[in-house]
Amino acid sequence: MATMKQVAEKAGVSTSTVSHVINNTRMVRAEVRARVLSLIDEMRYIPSAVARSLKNARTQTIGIMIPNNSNPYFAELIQGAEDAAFKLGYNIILCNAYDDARKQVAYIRVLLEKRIDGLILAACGSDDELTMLLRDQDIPIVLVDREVSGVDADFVEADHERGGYLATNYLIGLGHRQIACVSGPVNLPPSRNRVVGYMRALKEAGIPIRLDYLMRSDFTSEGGFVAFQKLLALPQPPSAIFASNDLMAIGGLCAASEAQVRVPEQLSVIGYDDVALASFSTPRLTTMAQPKYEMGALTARALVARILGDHHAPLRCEKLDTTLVVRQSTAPYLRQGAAASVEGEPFWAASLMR
Amino acid sequence: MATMKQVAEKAGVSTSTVSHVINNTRMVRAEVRARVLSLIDEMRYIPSAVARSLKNARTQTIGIMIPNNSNPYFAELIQGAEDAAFKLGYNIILCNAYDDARKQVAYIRVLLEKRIDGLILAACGSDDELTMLLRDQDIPIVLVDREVSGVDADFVEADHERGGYLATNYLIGLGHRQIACVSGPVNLPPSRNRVVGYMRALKEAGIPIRLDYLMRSDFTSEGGFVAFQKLLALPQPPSAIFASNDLMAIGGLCAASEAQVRVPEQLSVIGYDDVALASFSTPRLTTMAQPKYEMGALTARALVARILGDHHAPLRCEKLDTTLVVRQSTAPYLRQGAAASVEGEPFWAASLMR
DNA sequence: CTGTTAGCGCATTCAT
DNA sequence: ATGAATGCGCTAACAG
Repeated sequence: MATMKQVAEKAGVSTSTVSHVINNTRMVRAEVRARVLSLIDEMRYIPSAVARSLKNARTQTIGIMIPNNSNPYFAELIQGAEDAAFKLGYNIILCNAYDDARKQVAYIRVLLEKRIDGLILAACGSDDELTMLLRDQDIPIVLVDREVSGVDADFVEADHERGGYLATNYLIGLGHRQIACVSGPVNLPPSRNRVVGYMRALKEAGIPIRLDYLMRSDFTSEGGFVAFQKLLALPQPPSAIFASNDLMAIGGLCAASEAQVRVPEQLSVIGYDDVALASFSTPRLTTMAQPKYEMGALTARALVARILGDHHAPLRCEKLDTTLVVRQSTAPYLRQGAAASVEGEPFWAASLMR
Repeated sequence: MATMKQVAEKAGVSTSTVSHVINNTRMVRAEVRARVLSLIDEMRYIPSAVARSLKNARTQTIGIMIPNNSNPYFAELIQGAEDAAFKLGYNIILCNAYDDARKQVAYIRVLLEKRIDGLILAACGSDDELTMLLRDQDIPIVLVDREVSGVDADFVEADHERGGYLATNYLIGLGHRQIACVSGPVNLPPSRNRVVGYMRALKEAGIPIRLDYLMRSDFTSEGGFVAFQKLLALPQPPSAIFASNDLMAIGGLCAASEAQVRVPEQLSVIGYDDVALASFSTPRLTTMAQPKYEMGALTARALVARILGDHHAPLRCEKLDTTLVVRQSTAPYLRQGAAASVEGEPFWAASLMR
């Protein structure tokens, strides 16, 4: 691999001159410039960002640490971040913690070694080790989606409480009163806040909160499937379910279908996230849309701003709104809910009976 | 940020010694070693991979260039690669071409500047620029899923032709004879090969190939939705459809449902990929499973092997097999297919009629 | 307009 | 068992 020195020698100039033609950082006689350029091309010279970084103390690289990219939610977030970062001249090193806090710390250490210019962190759990590690390095950090106690950093999040509230309220407005909630992991604030919003909506509507309508799950389709099964097997099953993410909602749709419960006729289902496939589930999923791509882009831009600017400017906290997307998995409350269904009985029979 | 030199000074030893305790690369008196270690901890010293890379000419970093990570297929592939690479001591820099060949070249250049030790490439289109760029740098490359003409590199792929053949054959075995195919982009070999397999199966079974049963689409749910709509609106609609990826199949399921065509009773649908959500579509999708995670892991391992070993060893080409996963979207051919359906007529009525 | 020089932070060879 | 010295490839004063 050719080096700048070799190019310089062959061109009969100093490395300094070569450097300057590459970076356009001072005047070079047109003739010389052309010669150098053509030599660079001919010799297939590619500057070493490694050497440059050592000199500049900047790598033009951003680390992005996420809990698990198998969740399409994060995939979209990453896309937004990656896109925005690239436009600003930064590359992304992607790290996937696979929901393992220990792996997360190990990864962040590696990122620090690689001297990333900044870190985008969607943390999976926060142990002391993480807090310590982050606090001691004065590298710019932007937290997304998940706050980390003890880490001072900008924070970009969606308003989960409001999202949960809005979703539930929509169901209430449809006439439902037996509304269940399938939550994600209880230790995740975003997950918890959605449930808080759900409860607030219920309370405001004067609907008592039933504990048997509150299912804990795990943000996976499989988990949603199981949770819906349990809910539908209740002596008095709900007429509507707020699934706190789309993956669980889609798993739930599957459970409903297999239990011969028709959505939305017998059961209304609302999801959360508005993942790409939500538009094509059967039926198409009504859901709360988070601006995932925008969140990613906003996060990256905020990080770059901090990298370029004051590392110690006052912290910012962006709270983005979540909007209702009505599709086909929700309908007005008309009958007794799933309890009215008889196994194998075709839906329209039930609808004739009303 | 502390440097090795500072640690050395504070410890009253040379940088050489500090370096050796960090890397365990020669004997150091236990006492000194302990002192250095505790100082490293105390000073929050983190070695600079940048400086180390400049010295070693190795970055322990692998670039991975994919067409578009919004396709869950690639998300899983990346996961496998990322996992395997990390275990071998390598990090991944992820680059997303967003299906833009120009962006792809720009990215690869940046990766080359960053002196990645190797490249995993799932190419989106191959122009001359790409070929040139890659050919001139003697950096190890492993191609996944998509071959690039003119680039000599190991190649990991699934057997798409066989997958298409097996999928179609399964449908034929079920008694179907009116089998349509929704293809992906025709310029992509993997996409094309699945169709080739489809045709071979048809031919072997003595079923004539109908051009109106061959829909071109684009590997997106939206595209699948539209393609299925057209197919179902045909004067003589198919009784089974082979969608050449799951995203399109799921979009198609949605189209069928909205056209009141019941799957699998009136229409059998088989997908391709076995994406995570395929298990939870309504009905659960029968599909050809590609070993995505394993492919990613295999690719990463092959690349590392080449980085560590002979850059010019004979090229290897791994062709992984694709297996049928039978779920609920396919059923034996019994009636006339979708043509027999009358709008709004419940399915069981038709089944009584046979 | 151009060249010389001095590091950036580390690994490593050669001494001791 | 340890240190001194060198250079990886580049940028940026500084000096013409």
